[in-house]
Amino acid sequence: MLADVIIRAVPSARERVRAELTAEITDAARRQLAEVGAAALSLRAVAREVGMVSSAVYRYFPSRDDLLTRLLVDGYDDLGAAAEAADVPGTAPLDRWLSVCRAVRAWARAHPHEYALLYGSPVPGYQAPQDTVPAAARVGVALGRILGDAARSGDLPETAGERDPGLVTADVVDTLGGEHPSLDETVRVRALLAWSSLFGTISFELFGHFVGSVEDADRYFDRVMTDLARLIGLAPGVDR
Amino acid sequence: MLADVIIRAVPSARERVRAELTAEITDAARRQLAEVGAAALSLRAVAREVGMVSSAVYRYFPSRDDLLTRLLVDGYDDLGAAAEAADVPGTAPLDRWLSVCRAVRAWARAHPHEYALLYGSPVPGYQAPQDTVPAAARVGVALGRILGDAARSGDLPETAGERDPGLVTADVVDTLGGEHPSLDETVRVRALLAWSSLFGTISFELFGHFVGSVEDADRYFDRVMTDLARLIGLAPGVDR
DNA sequence: GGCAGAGCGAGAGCACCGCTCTCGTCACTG
DNA sequence: CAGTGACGAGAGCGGTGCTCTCGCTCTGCC
Repeated sequence: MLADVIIRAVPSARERVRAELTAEITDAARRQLAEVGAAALSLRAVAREVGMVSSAVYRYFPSRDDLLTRLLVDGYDDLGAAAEAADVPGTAPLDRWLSVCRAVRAWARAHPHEYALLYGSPVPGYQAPQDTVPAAARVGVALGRILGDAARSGDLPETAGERDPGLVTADVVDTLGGEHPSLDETVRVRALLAWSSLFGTISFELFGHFVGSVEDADRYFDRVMTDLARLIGLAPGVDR
Repeated sequence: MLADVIIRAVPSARERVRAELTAEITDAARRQLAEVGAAALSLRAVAREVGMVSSAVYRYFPSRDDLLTRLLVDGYDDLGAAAEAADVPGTAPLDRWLSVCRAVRAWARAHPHEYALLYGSPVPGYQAPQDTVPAAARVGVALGRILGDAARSGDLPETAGERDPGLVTADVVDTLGGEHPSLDETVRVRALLAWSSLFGTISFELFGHFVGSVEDADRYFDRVMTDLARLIGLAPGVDR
């Protein structure tokens, strides 16, 4: 009993080397993911890179999909951290919004294969476990914080106060600033719209669907994100 | 010379059976794609299904990727046809818009694996050939036609007439109704935004990113698409 | 009508994949 | 000190995409 506690508190040498090797494997896998993409990620090649035989890797990851899951969670965390780092609380809502959006796009362009793993086609026959959810939500939470802060500081216009229970979840209501006169179902739906449009825009750019349509991707992105910010009231806006 | 013409006009028996076998292979491949997804699509399994040995299939498709390309083009065409069939020219712009958007979503939900092939992660190391472009553009063209018709029939509000050459391509200007007082760069960018948001919304729904956020997917989709229609002026709209 | 050649399917084979099982070794635990 | 459990290596299974060779058959031309 006491020994157990001690063992758990101070990792044994065995546990330490195991953690190191696990990290070495995930690093090699991440490198290979960045090079050849998720579909071509080969557990055998990862094993070769760390100087192991393929079967030895199975001591650390039960399957290739588990290795992919690890990369998935790491990717969500890395992207989420980048988004949070780009946010500067206290500045103008539109600036915060644009800064986070640009950071997400920059991360996606810097890690195209990882982005495709996170937001592209799901791995067939693979169900994302529950522990990926918090990491996956970080970008959305960061964007929601901007909206909530703007509402509390009075930077958002009043709403019609529309209620529509059963449209979005209570979690979304919380994430988007909770109950507030400036936040009703219309705003919440639009915030979700802006959130998915951010990734829709980036996906279209990365996956080549804008080829032949958009000439200046940088300026296009900024304009679209600004329009979305106006749509949810984060910036003084004209029009419809 | 004359013989050549005749041969080309009336397909020989050999050409006919070749066309039939090619169709049989693509049909089997489409079935397998719908079942197991693009990543797990096996050329050998397709061969087994049509009663061939794997090497024989290579007489018809040079590689697995070429088979996937065929399915890609077919998918774009099928989706494009569904979108066009849903459009009823002459009715109100918002109704046309919603009808096409709903048709795209319905097709995506009915063919999730094919949708993932079209709009999910691109196949690694695979570059879509040029002949996929026209098929891929059909949905965008259908949506653009609604906007152009609305502009010509005076259903769109006047614009500030903003010009911004180099932001979107001339093709997009043409597709979105050409030059018209009701169409300026602001509207065109928003139309592209709405287009990519349509697929961003569907992708998020299909790939599970809305789990835990959106409760009633049907109503959410309609509200978002209506907001997008208002954003580009297809419906009388309030707000910012 | 016969013949050369092209198209075709089958089969073997290569290199690779994910994954499983066994076996000898080595370090840590009780 | 003895025992046990984690570990890496290796062989092996069934699968994959793709290539090459071999006969057969059908076709178009002289």
